[in-house]
Amino acid sequence: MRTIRSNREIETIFLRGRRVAHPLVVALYRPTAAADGDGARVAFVAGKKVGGAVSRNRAKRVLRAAARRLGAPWPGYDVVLIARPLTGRAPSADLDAAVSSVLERGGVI
RNA sequence: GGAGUGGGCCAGGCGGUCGCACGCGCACGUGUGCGCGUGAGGAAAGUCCGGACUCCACAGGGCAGGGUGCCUGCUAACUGCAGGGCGCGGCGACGCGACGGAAAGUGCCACAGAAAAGAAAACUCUCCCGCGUACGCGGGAGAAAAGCUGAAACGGUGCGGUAAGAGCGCACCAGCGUCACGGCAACGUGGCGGCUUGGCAAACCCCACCUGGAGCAAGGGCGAAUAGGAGCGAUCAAGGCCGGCCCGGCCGUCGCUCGGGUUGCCCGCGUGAGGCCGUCGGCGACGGCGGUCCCAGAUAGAUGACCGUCCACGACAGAAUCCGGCUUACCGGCCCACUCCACUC
Repeated sequence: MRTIRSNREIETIFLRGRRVAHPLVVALYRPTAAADGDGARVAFVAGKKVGGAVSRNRAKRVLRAAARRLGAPWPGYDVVLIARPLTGRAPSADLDAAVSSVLERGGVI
């Protein structure tokens, strides 16, 4: 799956994107530029609140696995998935439900 | 068998499905597909020391500032390690210690206590004189032992000595100085001497030794560049300005040279003070020699997710330039050596 590689682009999504929250995950999304046909990308973010380096790595991996199961990247959107403190310890079924819930509410899928 | 000391090692295993990063090979549509291989730690952590490396600065020396502080080694180097010495703790194996100087100077030593540092004063003790029946009172002289306090009281114990006492004298012990012997040394052992000096230097300080600064976001390259700038040279042939004209100057034109900043990409970037095995030297840290292996390299940052299964139910925790240490965190398991206690033969 294609990921967003530049810090500046992620900041843009933080500023301009729309936000949908859930206790296990927060999604930020933004429609891709019309000229860019295959622009759909994903990014995974875990802040200091999530924990140390090990916890942050695990949260991002778990999110990445859930996104892959749900068919990421989603056409037409750049999506940033933000981990929360409980993300790394949640059962994968709960996490799948959480991610698809925020994406459906945002209209991404 | 129990209790303990020191050292070393490990950090869930196995199977299946899907997936990530890098390298190699093969395809084609040149960034994708397939296959194979490799892929976090003992602390990767804290960033506390020491180096390598890079850039800047620099004649040499000194001061200031900072660091270190028993001795001898090891090392690229160290605030590290090894061995030794001394002190303290433990029955012991063993552990802990910034462990130079307090007669160079300054300063501090709470509370208590007469006194916390050129030692003087008080209670007190002894003797003499006077008063007084006696207890005692007044004056003079001598003494600092004993008692009280405290973490610490101007050496300790004993004998002699004395009016009572005191290193006043002597013996032993502690400490100081000095000599001899052993040891490379720290230091130890013994002799002699005069009898004596509180503690604190992670208080200022003194002495000895070490010491430029910043850090991989170091530093370098590519590049948007027919942009824009600086210097040198040529030309003034065409043109503009100063001028009536020439010389000259400025602009212009052409050629050459040069540095600067920023998102992006590349290098730096992993063959190294390297790991393992053997052997030799050394008590050891470590070193020499030989063999063998190539063992993460990302850049929003790669090791994961799910299922099954087994068991003692899995701690602390994620490389970011590299290496040597220190310190801190940690569920537990295994191995080796040693100590103490109990029991059996």
